Amino acid sequence: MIMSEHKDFLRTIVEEDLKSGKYQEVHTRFPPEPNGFPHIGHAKSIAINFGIARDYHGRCNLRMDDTNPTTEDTRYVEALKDAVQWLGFEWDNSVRYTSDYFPKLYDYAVELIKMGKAYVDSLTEEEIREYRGTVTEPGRRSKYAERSVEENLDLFERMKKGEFKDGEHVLRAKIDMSAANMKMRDPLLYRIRHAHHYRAGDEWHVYPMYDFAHCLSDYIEGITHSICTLEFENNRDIYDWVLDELNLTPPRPYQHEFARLSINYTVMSKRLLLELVNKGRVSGWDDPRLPTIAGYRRRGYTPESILNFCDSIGVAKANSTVDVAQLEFAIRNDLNTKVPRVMCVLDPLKVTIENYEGAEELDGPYYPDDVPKEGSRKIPFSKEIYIERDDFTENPPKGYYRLTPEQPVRLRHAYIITCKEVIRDADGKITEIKAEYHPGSKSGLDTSGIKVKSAIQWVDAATAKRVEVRLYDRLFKDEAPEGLEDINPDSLKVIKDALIEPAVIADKPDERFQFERQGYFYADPVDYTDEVPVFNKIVGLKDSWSKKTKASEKAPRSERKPQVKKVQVEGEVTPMSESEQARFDRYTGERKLNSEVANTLARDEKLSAFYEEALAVLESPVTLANIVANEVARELKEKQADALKFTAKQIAELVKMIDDETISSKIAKQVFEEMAQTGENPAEIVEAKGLVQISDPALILPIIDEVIANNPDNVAKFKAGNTKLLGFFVGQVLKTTGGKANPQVVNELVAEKLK
RNA sequence: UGGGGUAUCGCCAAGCGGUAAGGCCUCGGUUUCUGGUGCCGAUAUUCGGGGGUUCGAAUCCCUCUACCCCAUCCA
Repeated sequence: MIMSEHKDFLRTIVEEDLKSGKYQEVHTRFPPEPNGFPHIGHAKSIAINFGIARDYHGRCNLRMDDTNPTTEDTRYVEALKDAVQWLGFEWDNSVRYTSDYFPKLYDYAVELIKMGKAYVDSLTEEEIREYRGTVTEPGRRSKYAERSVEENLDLFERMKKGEFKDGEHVLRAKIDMSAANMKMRDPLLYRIRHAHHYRAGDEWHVYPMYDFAHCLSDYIEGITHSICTLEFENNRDIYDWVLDELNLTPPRPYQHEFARLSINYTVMSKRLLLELVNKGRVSGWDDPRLPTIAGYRRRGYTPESILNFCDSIGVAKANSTVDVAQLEFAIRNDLNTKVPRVMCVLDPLKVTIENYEGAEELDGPYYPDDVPKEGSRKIPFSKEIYIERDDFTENPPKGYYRLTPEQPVRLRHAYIITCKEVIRDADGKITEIKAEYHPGSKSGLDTSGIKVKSAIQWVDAATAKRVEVRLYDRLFKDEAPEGLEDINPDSLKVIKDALIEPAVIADKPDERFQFERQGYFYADPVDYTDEVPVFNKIVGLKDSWSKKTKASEKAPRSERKPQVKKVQVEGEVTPMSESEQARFDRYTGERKLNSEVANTLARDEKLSAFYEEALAVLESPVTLANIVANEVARELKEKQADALKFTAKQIAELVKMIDDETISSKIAKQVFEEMAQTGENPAEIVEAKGLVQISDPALILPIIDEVIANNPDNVAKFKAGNTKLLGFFVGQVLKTTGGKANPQVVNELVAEKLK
């Protein structure tokens, strides 16, 4: 079980709900609409939903949210099922379909109508839009909302029977046409659709909307945690409304939202993906450049790598874009310990070894020493071989480790060679290298004493196999692509005549390989044949050499970061009303409050009333103001004044204890929390919990000594100049005294001790 | 513009009043018959800005700013 030390906020919620007994068992669901191919964003959702179920010994359903007959299709449900299975998860029971619940959903709708909470509206689509109002203006209710229950029942039934045309009527919830949340302005529950449903056939003429179907489907399946993406935050109110109004037998599910995944240099939107496929800019839904599950799969990504990636990016509520480098790390990291290393030459340059005659077979282990796997193959070797064109140059840049006229190089698993002559064609292009090998330098038996800077891959000319290699680059040239115009024209490069060592083709030791010094490759599951083997590049190896050379080609990137201090535009502050201004003046004047606290109090009717009430009891304007403006304000943000558990008088009592130093301000916060919860008197709380502060140095000193003795490292750090560690020591002392030590005294004493 | 969200390193992301976790990227060094891997090390005096409360603030309060979502008979 991958249970990282810090769990995400969803797992925190689940744990609390399990602990509190809200649910006996966690039950999640992955509920895609089968209207497109799943992409890596779905993988994140799958990893979250199935992962939580797995981690907390619960269950997870796979449900096709198929309420829109015009967009959905069986081929997508197959792709969805496939994706979940490929990622290694098993759904609870069989696949669920919202369409299976259509009868139940219909009954729930009837119930709502009978309760007078839903009505058939006969406005046109345009009218409905118009009546909805705007974000700043309230909407207005349709006159059809006045229809009787009987009429609504009759109409809805006839809608179901197919008596009306598309768009003639809709069923709406009767909520609030002036709700600030636009989604709550009498949301549509059902619409008429004379369409063939890929699964329900032609039986239905009304189809439920997402907002009605989803919450109830969750409820029907016994889902506990309904996890969806951020854009549904506004829909949560309807989710709760429907389930609450229907008086369902508890327990019921609750919705929680997380940020959807985005990755740079690619797109995740269904619309763009579809456009890419339909316009033939990619070869299909499984094009290896696509961020679809099918695409990654065909490219050669492993399910483990995708899952590890999902795990590494975390779950939060901030919209963010993950660097594709993080995904690439996940696949490299996975494949590094799994796949055999072989040699393949993508851009062959012929090398003739003039002093070598005959042929031999060399042993080559498939895995390097740091990979704990066994296996090896025979590598044929003879006079004529091919090396990578990049691995030879006559004008080596500084730091070049490969073959040059002056610099010998090792042929991996074979011999060291030295360049003797460079052959060119009429255009000056190098066509061949004449070389000599060092007989005593055979791999593993090297007695030559020659030091080389690197070992390069090669293939034997006589036995190498010709293969097709497809190199993929990012599909978009723009980091945050907006459309097809941002496409990278060079995202696919096909090499028809790469050469590979024969064992790869003949023995097929695996389907994924590391082509040494180049990257990870995957035998294409579709186009690979024995006649024309095809390999997809999954990802390149990290390449610090090309990075170095490219960096030096570019301008000497001198500029550190500009480190401009962020300038923030100050917005306009709403001016105070006359009465607020009067209060403000009074507070800063006779009460001697600082302007910030005075401002907070003066601008808030509830706060200032509370403050003045407390002030009538205790003449301690400043401390009182601080508590009210900071602590009480927090409580009053959510609640009405009369919903508070504590009174102004009690706050005054609390402040009195602070003023006479019975308790520290730290303890006062603790006491306040307690008061807000229980409404108990502060004195009683202090009494009951023994919170009176300890200011006597004789009592504090021994504790300080103990803390100092227990943290020699930090004492050293502090003495070395890390003064913020003072807070650490104070914190430790406070912790051992249960917060009761007088922090000011502790501060002084600790500072003294550590001097 | 009303409502709902979100801001912590180049990119993700912990953190819930007491020493700013971790991963990716980057940069050094080291090992290496892969310029891979591994190993070792560096990289936020500061948490969107400004104030306030506190002995002590990324965490509490006030305020400003930026970005995302909502006015489909889509989900």
